[in-house]
Amino acid sequence: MTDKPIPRPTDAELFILRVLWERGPSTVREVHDILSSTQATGYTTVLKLLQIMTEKGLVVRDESERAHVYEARHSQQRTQRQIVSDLVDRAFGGSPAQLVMQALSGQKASAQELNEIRELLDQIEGDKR
Amino acid sequence: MTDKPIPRPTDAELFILRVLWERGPSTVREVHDILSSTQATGYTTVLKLLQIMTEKGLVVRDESERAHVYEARHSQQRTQRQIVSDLVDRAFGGSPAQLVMQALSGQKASAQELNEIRELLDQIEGDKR
DNA sequence: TTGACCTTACGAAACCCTTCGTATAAGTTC
DNA sequence: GAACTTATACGAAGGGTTTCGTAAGGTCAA
Repeated sequence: MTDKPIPRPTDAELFILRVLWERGPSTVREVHDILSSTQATGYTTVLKLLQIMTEKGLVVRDESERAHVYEARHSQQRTQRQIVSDLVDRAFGGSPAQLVMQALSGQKASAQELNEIRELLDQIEGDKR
Repeated sequence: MTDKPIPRPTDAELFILRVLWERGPSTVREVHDILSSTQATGYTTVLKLLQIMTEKGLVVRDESERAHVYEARHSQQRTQRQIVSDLVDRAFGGSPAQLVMQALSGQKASAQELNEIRELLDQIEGDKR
């Protein structure tokens, strides 16, 4: 019933999610170690963010050990899809194709990636028929 | 010289930009009339937002008439491209193709749109060769 | 000219995001 | 057990976003 919609992650939250997706379940220290190699981030800042993300339902916390272990609640794919869907609505009038055009023009994508997109197009059109 | 980077528009700002892109240069009243048909938005709220957007450089203001006329500073295309580029960096590890995949899967795009994407792919690969 | 109606400008409230200092408790070592 | 390290919890500051109330002045018709 009370399934609150998961909120769009903020910039800092997305940073942390990316670490969790890559590493899997992690402690605050582990996340902080990785983050602080790129960003100047305080330990308690990461802690606080993870606490807030737990409240929001973005991550799940395992408290069975002294150092709590955090895990992304939703897969990278699902989260990305939600973010994209949100952007399509907010900035592209609901047309995903418009977004795709902007993403492909002006940015570099490898030949292999382009082929994957082509295959995806085939697949979608195949379903349509 | 002093070309400050244009900031990423916020949600409310994007709403207003979409009106300006569609209508062209408009007064506060005109923007508000359109916005208030969908959203419950106060007149002075729109005014204040447009003032802030002017400071940020998101819009340009023509004060020659009593009712100032606001215009989007950058084209819809350029702004969209910037937003997408930003998202690719923040959520897709710099791979536009990853974003494209998410945008195309799970969302509906018309056959015609898919064809346009195909043509764009051809064009990109043509350049590569 | 006065009043109704419009405009912009200003400021403040409410809320969220991000950051971090400090307190407190739990293990570790000698 | 005392000193040290390491963990979580809490609260608050600083900044940005969004909202709107109110003030102040222009325009126009009766």
